[in-house]
Amino acid sequence: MLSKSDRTKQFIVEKSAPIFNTKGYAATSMTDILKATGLTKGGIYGNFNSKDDIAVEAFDYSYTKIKEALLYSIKQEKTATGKLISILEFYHNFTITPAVEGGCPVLNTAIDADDNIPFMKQRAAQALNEMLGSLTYIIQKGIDSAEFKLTINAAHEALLFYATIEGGIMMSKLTDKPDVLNNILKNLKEQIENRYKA
Amino acid sequence: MLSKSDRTKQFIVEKSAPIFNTKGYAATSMTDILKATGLTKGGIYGNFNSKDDIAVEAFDYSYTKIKEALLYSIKQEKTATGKLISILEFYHNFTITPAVEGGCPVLNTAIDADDNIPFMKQRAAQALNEMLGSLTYIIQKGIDSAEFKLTINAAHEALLFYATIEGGIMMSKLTDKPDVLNNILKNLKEQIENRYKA
DNA sequence: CTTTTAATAAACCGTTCGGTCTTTTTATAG
DNA sequence: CTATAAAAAGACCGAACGGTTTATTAAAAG
Repeated sequence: MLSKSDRTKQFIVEKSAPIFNTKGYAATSMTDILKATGLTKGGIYGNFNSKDDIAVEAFDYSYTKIKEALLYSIKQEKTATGKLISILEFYHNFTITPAVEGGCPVLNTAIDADDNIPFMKQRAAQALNEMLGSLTYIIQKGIDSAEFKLTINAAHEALLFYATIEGGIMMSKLTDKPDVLNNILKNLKEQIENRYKA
Repeated sequence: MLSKSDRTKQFIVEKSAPIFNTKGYAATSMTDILKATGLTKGGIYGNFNSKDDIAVEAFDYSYTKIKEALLYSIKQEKTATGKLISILEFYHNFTITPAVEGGCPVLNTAIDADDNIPFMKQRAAQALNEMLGSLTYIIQKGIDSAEFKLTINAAHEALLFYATIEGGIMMSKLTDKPDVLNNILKNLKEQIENRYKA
């Protein structure tokens, strides 16, 4: 069984993760976290050394949540095409009902931490590499099994695929138009058919 | 001739724009701006009412700078293909030598202001619409002149095009790999040849 | 050159920031 | 049930925050 402090730590992370993911590191104050948790300074700093530590664990929490939801979707499908389409479906209406409040933590943290907060940037970069690795793996499997053309480059297509989705999320949120992302996803699906398939 | 205060205003905007674009709104302090300009509180608040006002004008400045550089590149070319490729070339190595310090202000402000700073979000959204409008216009011209297929949708392709570039910038900066973006740009160029061209 | 007005310097304001420390409360082990 | 240790409360800290105000300086008009 988890100790009291382990449960409190988990609780703090769960409550603060959406705040960090929505407002960003600098704009999230300890007071925000106190309000969200109902705890006081003692309760927070008894379990974490600093705001930085909470931010890091909050990112890991948000990212893991997205990752696991994605992996679940992917595992339902057997073919590379099916897996890629399940990813596109995962992001359908993502700006309305994101898997994590505030949207994609990789995108958010990338921009937020990029030039200022190295320890956060490093986490986000690691997460991105993981995502790209998985995507590349799926596409390469598709190539190896003759489902996709031999001429496509798995790693390059993974980059393109993920960049397009993340750019779409940004644009869709900014314009408050869910269909901006949905259109992009639809177009990506067509590209799987037209450019990937053998 | 510009008055002293007009010149000072311009000077403050020029010096603070890179800071806002790099660190974001919340992480940029008035002290940062004092240091960058060499001015004191009086010099700043004699010309601006608030940090917010500076942030708005700083965004406009950064965005206009990018826009004008892009428009210049585009105008050198006559064909739709040429114009699109000139955009891709504009973003080549963008993470190393961005037209504006800190990278794309639309992307940065979108993520930074999205959930928190409505007056900044509105500016970024307006800028994005302008960009998408120009892109759509170029592609539509390509369709109308039979340079591109009749079957492609100009607005949809503009969304896809810009989303991919912006996503690529984010990923490239995050991984510190300029080639991540360059690979994506190369792939987009191939798509102009293979998917757009009649 | 003088006067008037505009612009900047710099001290100052209340508030909020992240973080600490002591006290009190609550689990947990015996 | 009691002793002990862990956890949380809340007063407190100096520093930094955005912003104001008054005094001084510099520019512009006469």
